[in-house]
Amino acid sequence: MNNTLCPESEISISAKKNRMIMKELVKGQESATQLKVLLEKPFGSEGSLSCQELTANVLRSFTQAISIINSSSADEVAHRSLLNSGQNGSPVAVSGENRSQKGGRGRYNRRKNALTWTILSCTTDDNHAWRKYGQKRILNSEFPRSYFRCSHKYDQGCRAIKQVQVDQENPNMLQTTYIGIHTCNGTPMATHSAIGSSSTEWESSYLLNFDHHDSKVPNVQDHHISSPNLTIKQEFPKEDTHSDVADHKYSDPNLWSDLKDFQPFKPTIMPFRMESDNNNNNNTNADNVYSSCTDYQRLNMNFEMASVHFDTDFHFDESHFDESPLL
DNA sequence: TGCATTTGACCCTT
DNA sequence: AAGGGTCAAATGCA
Repeated sequence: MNNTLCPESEISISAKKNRMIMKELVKGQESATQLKVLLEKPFGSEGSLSCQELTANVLRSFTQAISIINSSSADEVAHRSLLNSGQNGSPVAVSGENRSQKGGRGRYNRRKNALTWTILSCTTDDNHAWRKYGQKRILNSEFPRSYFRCSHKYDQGCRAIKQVQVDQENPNMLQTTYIGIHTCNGTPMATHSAIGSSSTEWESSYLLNFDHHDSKVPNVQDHHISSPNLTIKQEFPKEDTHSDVADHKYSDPNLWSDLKDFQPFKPTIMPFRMESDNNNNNNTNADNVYSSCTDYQRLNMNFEMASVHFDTDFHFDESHFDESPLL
């Protein structure tokens, strides 16, 4: 056998991460339960956390779990890359490595195996500093797509990027696709202080899709996995409350015009489904039941479903990743 | 003056 | 070949 890359340590790492994910999901479920109780009995619950705090906890748990999943998948991709490179002792050519050296301009550096996930949000804000490096008009799309890289690309070598585009179906919303995970300091989890202080921004985004394996940007309709996503302001620190619109100086005046008057909305939580369920079309009954629930029941269901999935189907084992075509 | 954004060119992927 | 992603010079702003 060729698999000599310390399988035992890999298993223990995966198991550890699995436990971390479970822990986060359970925490989130507990917070959602408390939230439900709080909303059913708004009086006489002195001493318990506020709705906002509980909701923030729920969102934080989702975000933490997603973050752990990301890092696990990244580890796996890196591991597989190592395995692939070991065939004859020489590294596998990196995309673009042996291609034109002509100045390097426009060189396509996008990582094919980079983790991607998309959120729909009212704001572009998150807890990272981004720098815009491009904007393109996209075919059949009314709105241009903006390209951002992590501000710490050069000082810390962080390779995270994101693409922001106004949602075609709902111009009040922004579709943000994150590609790659931050390796710089100052992750959202590292600075929780903003969570309690800003109660509207995190309310306004939720995860549309999460992709372990390739960098395809999912369609808006593909709500296979949905959950709230934490967003914290830091991106363009401005004092003006309209900074989201005015201070970004996007060249297309239509891009942000509708965002000036956006109303915070209560996120609709969609069922959490793992990718393995994508082809399952027998969800009609479950979906009907689900759609009749309150948002808070849905939230709880999400955590329960996520917990079950992680407990039974998703152990970060080899087989899960072997199903994916990795280069 | 230094940093961020804009924008057209270049190059990669499909 | 078309569309999309990235680069870097030009430009704007504090």
